[in-house]
Amino acid sequence: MLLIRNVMNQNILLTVDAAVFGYEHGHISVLLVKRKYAPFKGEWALPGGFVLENENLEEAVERELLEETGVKINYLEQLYTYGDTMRDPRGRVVSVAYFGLVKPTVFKITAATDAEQVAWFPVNKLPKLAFDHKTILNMAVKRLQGKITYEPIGFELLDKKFPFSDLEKLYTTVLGREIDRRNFKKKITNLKILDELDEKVSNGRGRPGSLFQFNEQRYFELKKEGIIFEI
Amino acid sequence: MLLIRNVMNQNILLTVDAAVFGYEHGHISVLLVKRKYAPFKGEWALPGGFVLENENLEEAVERELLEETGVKINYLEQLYTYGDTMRDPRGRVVSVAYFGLVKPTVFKITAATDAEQVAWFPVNKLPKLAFDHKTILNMAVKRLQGKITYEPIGFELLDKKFPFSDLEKLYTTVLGREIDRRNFKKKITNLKILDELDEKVSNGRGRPGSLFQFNEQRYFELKKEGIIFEI
DNA sequence: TATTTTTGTGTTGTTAATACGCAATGTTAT
DNA sequence: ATAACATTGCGTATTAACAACACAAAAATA
Repeated sequence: MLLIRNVMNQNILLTVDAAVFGYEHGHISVLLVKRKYAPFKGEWALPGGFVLENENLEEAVERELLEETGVKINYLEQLYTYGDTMRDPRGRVVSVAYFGLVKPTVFKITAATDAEQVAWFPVNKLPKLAFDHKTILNMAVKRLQGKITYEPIGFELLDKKFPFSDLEKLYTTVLGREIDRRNFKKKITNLKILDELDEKVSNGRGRPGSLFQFNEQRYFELKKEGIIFEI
Repeated sequence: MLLIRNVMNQNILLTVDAAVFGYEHGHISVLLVKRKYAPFKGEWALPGGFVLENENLEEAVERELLEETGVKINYLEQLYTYGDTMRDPRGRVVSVAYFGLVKPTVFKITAATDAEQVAWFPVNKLPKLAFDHKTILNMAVKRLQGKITYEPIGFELLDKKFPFSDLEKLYTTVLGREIDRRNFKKKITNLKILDELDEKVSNGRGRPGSLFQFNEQRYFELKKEGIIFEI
């Protein structure tokens, strides 16, 4: 490494940032941390930090998330790399942004601890964000809205077992528009990726509904056969 | 910058790589350069190189492309960032990969010059590639196949004026399957994004066909109205 | 016991996708 | 010249997907 550093004296630093979403009661929230040091001290920012020399990018994201927020992520994918020369006042810092989803259990635990430094913000009630994190977050929201229509990532935001109405409510929330409950159910059931359980659950008033469970195995089989998930 | 370097001594170098595609006569080709120095000296690789401290990532890609291959790119978008610790034998090098398209005019010029160091290879007749560039290229091909079905990027691979059969042939080539000529034409004409010109052109034998031209302005208007391009 | 709320299962009309047929217009072979 | 061939251009019938809507079933609540 010193070999290449001798030839190539490149003063660029590399970070990772994570836009992690959670869902509860008709609200999509994003995980933010309050910055302890300058620049943007005291402002809210996406969790993240410098990449270590001996770790892969995903490992860096998972480590920073755990260190800064205590969150163990269950879904993570690369979003985009932000490398504009002026995006960090300290100098040239390039950031590889990731897109993550957590289940309600993780969401609740995080919401209960560290309220001072770590918090979930509904995406429509965001504070001012440090750096270009608002830009990153905008792209992450679009990724969520886009991807949820052609890949079954919505289940990553729900408990393992969930009533069908929860899934429907999630989709209306993310997509920001009403969807016909009956046609939606037809689409999902035709895909045969949900197992209906014997358990029923009551949502306060109204008829109790069955609990469902996403069958990932079945999804992969159907994908191989060319059957595509689409909402 | 020295301030942050003093605190953060991060030995990671940043490069850009470009997977640039061209099209002619039913073949999708990718632009490769022969490496002059170790590692992988003499092997073929994607054009690219180290990012300079005072340039944005896109600027770095465009500069490297021009320097190494003489190609001025007309379509460029970010593909993915590759950051595995072992991807470069020299040490930790993270690469932001880009995806590019050039028109036949550019394609022909490049094919004529620098044949020793720079060449176009059909994607189904690739040589052994340096680093993890085969992985990058695989993703780039998938991006091309995916994106051509829901955004009108195919026109970036054709001349400004083209017979309809060229567009059809391009799609069969990229997607790797036959498409019904009549239904395909119906879809495209319904979108109203092509202007039919008075000029006709003969392809050797057979009935001469009209030349068409992509109307980008019209496409943006239709996009605003919610009409989506889909093949 | 009636009302309200939520779940579950249909049906119907409309639109888009698919699978073809065939004429029109040129070149090439005889 | 004329028949054979290749390619373009336009059309229709069938099929599958989508969207809009009605109503019954099962619970809580008044």
